[in-house]
Amino acid sequence: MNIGTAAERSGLPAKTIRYYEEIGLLKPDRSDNGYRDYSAADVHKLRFLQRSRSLGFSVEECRQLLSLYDDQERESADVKAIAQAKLAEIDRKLAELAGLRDMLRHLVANCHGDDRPDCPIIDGLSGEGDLRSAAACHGKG
Amino acid sequence: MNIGTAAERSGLPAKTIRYYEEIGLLKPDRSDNGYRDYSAADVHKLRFLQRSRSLGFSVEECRQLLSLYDDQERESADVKAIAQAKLAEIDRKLAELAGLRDMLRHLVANCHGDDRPDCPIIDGLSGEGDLRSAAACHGKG
DNA sequence: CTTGACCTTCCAGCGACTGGAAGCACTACA
DNA sequence: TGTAGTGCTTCCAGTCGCTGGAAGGTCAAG
Repeated sequence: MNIGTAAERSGLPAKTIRYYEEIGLLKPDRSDNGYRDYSAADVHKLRFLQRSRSLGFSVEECRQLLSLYDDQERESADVKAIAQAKLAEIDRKLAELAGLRDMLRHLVANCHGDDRPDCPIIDGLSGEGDLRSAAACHGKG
Repeated sequence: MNIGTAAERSGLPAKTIRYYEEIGLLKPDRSDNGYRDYSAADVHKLRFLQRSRSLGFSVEECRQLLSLYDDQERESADVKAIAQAKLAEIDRKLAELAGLRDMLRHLVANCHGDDRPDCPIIDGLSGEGDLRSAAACHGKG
């Protein structure tokens, strides 16, 4: 399929897809007319790239993760090591995101515009202290 | 406190902290000697910036989120609208991260290096199809 | 056979840092 | 009091990851 279709299906702009090719993340075939020709597997990779980039993984990290797919003949231990390191990082990110979510939920639920000027809600946003103590500033007692 | 201490406590490089000041995310006081002087609240903001940037939020999004803290006199409806929009995005990110984690867990648990060349593990990584069907390629069943 | 959408390459610019130079401020220690 | 060392300052340049735009080739429709 052409790059436009791949872009649509992956959620990435065509510009970005060409850039990913330029830096060696992906090598689509070329049609006789010189157009890039993406396979379903390419689109899978692109979708994966879109997801993991938007979640804060660097292009180099994405390259490593993609290598789990591409380098079928590498040592199983390597694959596991990479995947496990990423797992730990994902778990950390999950915890941080959950913290952010809880704080914002609390903010939505408890703030009515009557905030005092130094409400320590940011304590929660910054991941310090616990949610309930930050909550105290808005519960109006 | 000086920028070095703030850097240490926030997890951000001093360079980045100065850059955040330059683009107006933060305005620390200045000591008589011209050194930047960070308050505990500043460090909270920096920690928050460190977290949310690493989770894939843009600087502009972070600016909005910080405004929940800074613009105490803004309409409560505004605050809620911003927070709720971010909540939806965070929930989406949480779901995607959880998907990524589950796939990698499966990879760690089930791949022994005997993969066939087009194992569709990437289907799961790309967020398409469900985990169990991707799992089938490795379960050797 | 032209219009318009889509593709190509190339080059420039932007967002978000990051590194390094040149120089001032502070602490410590002879 | 001098001086070494560390940390701070500004400024400028470079990098990473895109992103926009120009100039031009390709293709399906009317």
